[in-house]
Amino acid sequence: MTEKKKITLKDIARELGISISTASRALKEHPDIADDTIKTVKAFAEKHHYVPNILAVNFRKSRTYNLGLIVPELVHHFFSTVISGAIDTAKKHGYNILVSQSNDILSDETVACRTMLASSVDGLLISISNETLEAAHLTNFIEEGKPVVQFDKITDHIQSPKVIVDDFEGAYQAVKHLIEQGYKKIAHLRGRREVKNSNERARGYQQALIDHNMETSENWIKDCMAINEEEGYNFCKELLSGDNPPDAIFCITDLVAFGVLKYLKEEKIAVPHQIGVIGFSNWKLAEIVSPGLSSVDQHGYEMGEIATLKLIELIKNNELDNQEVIELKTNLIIRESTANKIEKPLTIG
Amino acid sequence: MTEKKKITLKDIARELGISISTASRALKEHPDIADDTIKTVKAFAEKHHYVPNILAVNFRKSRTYNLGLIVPELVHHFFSTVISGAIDTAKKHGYNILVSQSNDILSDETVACRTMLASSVDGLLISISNETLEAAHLTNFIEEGKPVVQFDKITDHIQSPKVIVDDFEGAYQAVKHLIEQGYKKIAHLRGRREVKNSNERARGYQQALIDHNMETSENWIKDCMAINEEEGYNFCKELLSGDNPPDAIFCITDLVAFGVLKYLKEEKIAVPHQIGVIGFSNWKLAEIVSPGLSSVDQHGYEMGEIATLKLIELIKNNELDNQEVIELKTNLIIRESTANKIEKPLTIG
DNA sequence: CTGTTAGCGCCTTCAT
DNA sequence: ATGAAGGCGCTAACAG
Repeated sequence: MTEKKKITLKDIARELGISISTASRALKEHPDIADDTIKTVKAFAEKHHYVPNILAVNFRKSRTYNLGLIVPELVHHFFSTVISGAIDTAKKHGYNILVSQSNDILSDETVACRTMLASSVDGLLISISNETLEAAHLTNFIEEGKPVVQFDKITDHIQSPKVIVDDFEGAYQAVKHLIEQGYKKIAHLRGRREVKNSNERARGYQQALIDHNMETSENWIKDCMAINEEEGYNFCKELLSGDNPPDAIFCITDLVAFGVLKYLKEEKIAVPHQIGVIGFSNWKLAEIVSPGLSSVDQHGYEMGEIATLKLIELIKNNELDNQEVIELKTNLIIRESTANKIEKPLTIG
Repeated sequence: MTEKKKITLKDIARELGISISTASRALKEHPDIADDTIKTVKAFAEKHHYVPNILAVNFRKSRTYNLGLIVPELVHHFFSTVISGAIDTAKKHGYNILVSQSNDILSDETVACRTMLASSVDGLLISISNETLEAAHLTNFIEEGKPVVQFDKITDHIQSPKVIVDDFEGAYQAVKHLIEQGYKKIAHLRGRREVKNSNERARGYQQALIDHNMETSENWIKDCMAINEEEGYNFCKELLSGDNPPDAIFCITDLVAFGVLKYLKEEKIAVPHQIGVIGFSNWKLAEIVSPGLSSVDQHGYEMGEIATLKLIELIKNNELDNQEVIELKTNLIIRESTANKIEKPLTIG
């Protein structure tokens, strides 16, 4: 192995018979330095592949150009999409992204935060876990002068900018769409009561029903805890075996909706003709399954972009008390699973 | 904002009337230091929330405890699973993971490598892009004394350990399974000719056919380029409209298989009774779709774990010439899409 | 057992 | 226009 020994400013200075500070300044084209000197130094640096020792620079400037990013789950279409947007944006601005996951466990999240802080990221992007009810581990960042930007799953226990999706409106539109398609008895498989997004979506669901004078029933609302396919499957079964069963189901997320679709398929209950189904998040597979699942797109990539831009801005301005809330609009994606229940089947979505 | 000013070794030394080096040594319980001193220093440090300045430590030791990780695509079930394993493992060993994506574009990959190198990761985990045919950007790492570990999509142009899946064997088992289920004319939607994994899978496909004296046909092999659902859809159509159409299709990856399933569903061709379909990678949705898609599991999480462990080991031992190949066995996951074609239909399809 | 010293590579006053 | 010097915080070799 030919390990190139890295050349330093000192080497340049020695070889060129100038001082280290001149070399340093020449490389950054400091106005005080003579053009000739600049040219010479730059040429020499180029020739010998001089690269500033980033560790020294970081040390000197106390910053790393690394941003921390914590999500509940990495293997998750929405979050990986956000991460993708964050990484691409960070790269454009000369930052790296350090990724970690909380597995929706508070202690894991706390550890991740500690690690991030210890490895000295310049700021933090976080979507909190379901268990996160207070935010001491987050205020730690602020106290160290490192800005935090929250996205999607947020808490109000910490002052920070927040990038979220208008969950209320997204849910409202989804349910309104079901109503317009002629569904009369709309159920909701909702998320946890402690999670803001879930509550907002449930609120949107309820408001849409009220605004359109639709029948409502407590029996049509089921609380998902694990938010997975199985729950969708089981709750669907439960809903349909009760008396006065619903004829449409709005699910907290696509994964739950897939479970619903699975049950319906097994029972040979026609979608969308007997029952309409709509999800939330617009997972990739929503367009792959048959029937295509209608869903509410959350613009994950843009969320990652915007949150990252915001964080970089805060870092540059050394802002720590920003509380701006950036709310992205959702986008209703209509596919077969909610096609007008009266009409004949559509071909596609 | 109450920005705590960070306390340093110097502060401890001054306050306690000892030297900086004693303070430093006491904190690491150096055997030379008196127990009393250690106790005093530790207590003081604790009380004042002393945290070593990681930037200074890194600078001093020329290492960051950060590992670079580059994949073609982040929003991809297999890769995000690998990343998940890598992150969890890294965390256990005190390392962070810096994630980047190449979008399967060589220039992006090169830039990502440069950035990683510039931000001074201690080592690199990489799954190369489809375009990567030589590896100058990778040997840069080795030249700087930073080990590289390749996984899944690899090149032999660089000496490094490689963690791969036995693509040949996985494909062989998949096709053997189809044969055992009674399928007679097995087609293969293969991947690109430049990509090693694709070739291995195609080789496994062919060998299985030969070993079992099965009919073969060049017309049953189609080259996917984009490796997406659409290609699956279109090639399936093409295969079935030719004369002597196949009665089973082995797909380079699940996504392509989903396209195949979509076409078959649209055409009301029964799966698995008229046609058997098997994928590769065992995406989450393989178990969600109906009929469930048989697939070959690649153990992504384990791959991430193992590659990361290997990299950490190389870093610790300062090994740069390791060429070990760690080959994981795949796991055939049988679902409805390949159920015996002779038996009566399952519940769904 | 503890202190002194030197230095990692870079940046930045301050002086000339 | 350039150089000298100090220091960021920590570690480690060398003295006592």
